[in-house]
Amino acid sequence: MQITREADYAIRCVLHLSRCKEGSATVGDIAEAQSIPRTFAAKILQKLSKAKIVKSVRGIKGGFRLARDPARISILDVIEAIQGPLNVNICVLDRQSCERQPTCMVHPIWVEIQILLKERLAYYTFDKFNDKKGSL
Amino acid sequence: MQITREADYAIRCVLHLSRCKEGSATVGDIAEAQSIPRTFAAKILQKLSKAKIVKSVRGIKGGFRLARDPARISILDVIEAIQGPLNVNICVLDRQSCERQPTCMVHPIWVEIQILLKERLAYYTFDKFNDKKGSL
DNA sequence: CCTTTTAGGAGTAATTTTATCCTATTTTAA
DNA sequence: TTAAAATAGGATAAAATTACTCCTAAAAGG
Ligand code: SF4
Ligand code: SF4
Repeated sequence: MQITREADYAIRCVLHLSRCKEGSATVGDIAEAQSIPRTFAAKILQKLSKAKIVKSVRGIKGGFRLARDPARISILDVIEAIQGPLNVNICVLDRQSCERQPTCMVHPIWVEIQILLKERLAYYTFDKFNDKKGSL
Repeated sequence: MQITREADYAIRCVLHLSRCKEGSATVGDIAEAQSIPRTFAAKILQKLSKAKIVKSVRGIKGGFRLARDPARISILDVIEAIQGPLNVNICVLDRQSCERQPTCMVHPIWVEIQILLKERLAYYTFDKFNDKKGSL
């Protein structure tokens, strides 16, 4: 029931890119500014790139930038890009994973909680961090 | 971001005890009826016993029964008895676990989500499963 | 072509999850 | 009193996941 370090790091990466002046940054910049192990940050940015959340530019003067407007990237998007689809219990996404699901009285509760959680995580988009005075 | 099998099993155990006619059952009964590995169920019931959610009776004719009214046992109680306090991100319960917390703009979101989640899980108490026609 | 930078796959150590096993200890019924 | 039935608790272990690192290739600019 806890978010992974990898997903937390990914959120930091996107937050960094959404707030940096130039609009783009290298792995090294991001990793250092956000206290993420460099090689791990590189892997995370690759995943975000595959999920079309960031875009990469190779070669000298390259780096990463957001693939779309911060207002159209949510915390949920980033988490699911890293961890795969959110699933608060095995039976929510794949009903066949539990033989007891058809008669289980707890199952609907997990479905409800998952919807609640996803709604809330989707509400927080990265434009909501821009006009505050906090640091990176 | 997923509940463990152990916690899911624990919920099944409490649900079983809250619904069984005699008011008490042995590890064997519970394990078989709820499709839980027998020795694992025993361990889980020990944890629930330590958390004062169930009470044990030793010796022949022994077994487990709920330690209090089902209306006073929530899904959250059971989960926390098994997994320890709910913590959606490392920084929520222990702020010092992340050096970035004092200036982090994401931190408050996790705090909010944790409250939301705990409220919902605490809402579902085991009396709410009793008047439905579903199986165990 | 040389440097800087990302791409991608393989590999690995640590931790957590998901259990099992064995040896008490308690209780009761024969 | 003794055997059977039940929980208590500690040790152990396989499997999966997490949290990374390493290495080589490929692209881009000067
Ligand atoms: S027992 Fe119910 S809640 Fe648990 S995994 Fe199966 S269907 Fe889901
Ligand atoms: S970076 Fe922010 S959200 Fe992530 S662990 Fe640290 S304080 Fe919490």
